[in-house]
Amino acid sequence: MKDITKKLIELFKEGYCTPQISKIAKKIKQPSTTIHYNIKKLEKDAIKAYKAVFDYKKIGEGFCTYVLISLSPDEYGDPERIGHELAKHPEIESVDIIIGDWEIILKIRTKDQDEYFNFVKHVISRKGIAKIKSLVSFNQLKTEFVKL
Amino acid sequence: MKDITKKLIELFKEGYCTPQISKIAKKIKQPSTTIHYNIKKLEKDAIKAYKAVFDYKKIGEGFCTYVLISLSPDEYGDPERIGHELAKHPEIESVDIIIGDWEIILKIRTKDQDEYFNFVKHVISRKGIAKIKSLVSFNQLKTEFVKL
DNA sequence: AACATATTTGAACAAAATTCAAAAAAACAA
DNA sequence: TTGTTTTTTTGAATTTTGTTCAAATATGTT
Repeated sequence: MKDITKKLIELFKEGYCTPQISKIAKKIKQPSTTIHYNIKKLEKDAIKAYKAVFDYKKIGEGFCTYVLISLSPDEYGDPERIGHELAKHPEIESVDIIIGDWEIILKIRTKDQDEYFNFVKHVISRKGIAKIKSLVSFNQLKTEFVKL
Repeated sequence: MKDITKKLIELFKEGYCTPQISKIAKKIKQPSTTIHYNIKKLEKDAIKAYKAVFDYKKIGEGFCTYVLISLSPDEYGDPERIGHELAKHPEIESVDIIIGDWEIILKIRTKDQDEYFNFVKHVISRKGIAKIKSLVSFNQLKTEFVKL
């Protein structure tokens, strides 16, 4: 066995999908060439990627956590820099810069609590990050606009 | 003009996309029939949908907020019920049940602050929800595993 | 080892996407 | 308004891609 599954999941997480022009054409009762033209226009402008949404429990990423991050005073002025660093990790689904009690909010997916703890130890707990607060998801009802 | 764009965005938010078998086949250097077989297997099991990820500012959903929700004592025992109700709204990207100071965390996308305030007034502020806290995203560096 | 089940693969076929050119519509300017 | 340019729509032809099928290979089970 070649275990293609693992590679597929990796590819589908960020892309390797495409619109179903003919299905859309039937759905909204328009010629497929018209749909094609409009999709290409959208792609130039507003579409970042076509991707799959998973039942994350089934692919070994069932442990989902929101992490609130407070930066240390020396990094406080440039939260984007650390944010972009964090965004590189495949475990991190989203990175947002916020203002208030915390500077960054992350959404993280790992296999389980152990893997999460390990990830926090090695990736989140670093110079520049003063304090974090974890909000563990005990049930994911909707993600990426898709109901689970 | 037919303004097909609006309909396309709606459809792409939850589906109407499909894997690019031949692209994947070339990428991982395997026969397309093998890729096809493995994708179908994954779809039965772990894939919920194929969808587009947008540059949300470009489609009039640039205002992104995380909302922490605290339930009133009479609803405290069944956060899933309210969670599923909330999940129905297209403005809500994700719904998670958490434990601690808050019971539910939402990710919401609206056009601007006014539309967000209106949404909170009409949808979030209802019987069963005791208290909310909004964390407004001032910069979205990554969403749905896709860097922006 | 023998059997059952799951996976890989190529060849033929079916379906879908893309290109192209022309027509229609919309936006713009005088 | 009229004429001009740009954008959008569309059908026909072409190219590319997905799907089906049957056989071969590999894996798992008793």
